[in-house]
Amino acid sequence: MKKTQPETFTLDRIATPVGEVLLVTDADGAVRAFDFTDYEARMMKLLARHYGEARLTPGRAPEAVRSAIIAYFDGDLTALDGLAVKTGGTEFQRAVWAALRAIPAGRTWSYGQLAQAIGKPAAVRAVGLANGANPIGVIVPCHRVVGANGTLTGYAGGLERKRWLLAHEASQEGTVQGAFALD
Amino acid sequence: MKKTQPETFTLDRIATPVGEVLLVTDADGAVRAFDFTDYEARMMKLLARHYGEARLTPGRAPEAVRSAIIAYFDGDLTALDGLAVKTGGTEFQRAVWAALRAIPAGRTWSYGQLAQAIGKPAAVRAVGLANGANPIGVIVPCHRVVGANGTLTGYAGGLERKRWLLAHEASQEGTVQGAFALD
DNA sequence: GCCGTCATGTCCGAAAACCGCGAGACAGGG
DNA sequence: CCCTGTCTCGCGGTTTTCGGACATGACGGC
Repeated sequence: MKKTQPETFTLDRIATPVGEVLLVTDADGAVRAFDFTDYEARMMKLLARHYGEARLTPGRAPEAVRSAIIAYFDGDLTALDGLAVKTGGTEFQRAVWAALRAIPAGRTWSYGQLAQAIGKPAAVRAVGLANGANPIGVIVPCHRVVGANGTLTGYAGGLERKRWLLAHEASQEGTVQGAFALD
Repeated sequence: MKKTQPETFTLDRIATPVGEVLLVTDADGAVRAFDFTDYEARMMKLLARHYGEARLTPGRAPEAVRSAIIAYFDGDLTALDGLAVKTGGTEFQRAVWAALRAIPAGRTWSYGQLAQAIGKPAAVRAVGLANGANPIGVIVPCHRVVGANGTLTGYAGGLERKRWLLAHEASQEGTVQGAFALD
């Protein structure tokens, strides 16, 4: 009956050490969005851009997803690796976001390295932008990208959280590599 | 499975005295587009604009729609009045197109009259534009709008057809009113 | 070393161009 | 004087174009 039915997602909320997060999953259990509650507006905007008027119904995400997230914040840094994600966005953006998931916890890449990894070594700033437009924070680990000189540069959820996440991931791993090169 | 499925329409073709026409209907039998075959490109562009990548599958439109169109060209001028149509477009455009259907066969309005009818007497040229962007020719009778001085001014399907349609409609009615004020 | 410069993809807002008009000003011709 | 044809200009949505801002980094010049 409806034209291009708006496709409904589930909106869940989970408490973490760095604040409550919003978790959007689809009917297949794939994660569509993940962001901190205080940036809800931004998340909604991204959802609207990618899915146009998508409906969100408050509810509980699949247990597997919930527990993976909780486990991650609890110290199991690889818990998120298996989660299925699905995104809109341009081809370029999706390439960037896919590459992000290849960065292991405890390691950081520079924007330049990431640009090179997707075969566009000159598109460094564009990578930064795509990073900022990432609708699935933490799970797609855009926080693992830092400036070539080690500066944290920026984070959509606030630099404070970026710092916390990197510290959290570094504390468990033996190899830290540069994440704390700054004084 | 698919995200915001592209919504498929049926594309039919019907022969008329002024050339073959393309007829696009949706699952509910509502007309989504109607144009002459030689302006297929234009129609596709409008469909793409309004429905974004909508799929067209060749097939037969509902019998009621087909027979109404055939009846109209056969002389039953009110045959199209009952057909359901559905359009995209902006609010302004839809207002114009809705107003058009109120013009009875055999009568013509000026662009100014139409502008006044939708409550924007100054938006005369804009009405002309909206008229030209009408995705459902003939059924939404944009050909019944002429210049204030009786000139035919323009028609997306070619002035020749506009002339033919008006003559066709006038030949059955008693009141002609200006459609042939030109020599 | 510090600073300006440039490449790169995407979104967003502003500005301009586009017209299926019509009213008014004028110039000619009867 | 009246009528008519041509020209100019203002009108208002929609689409297109353009320019800027950015979660950077490599380079050349001082």
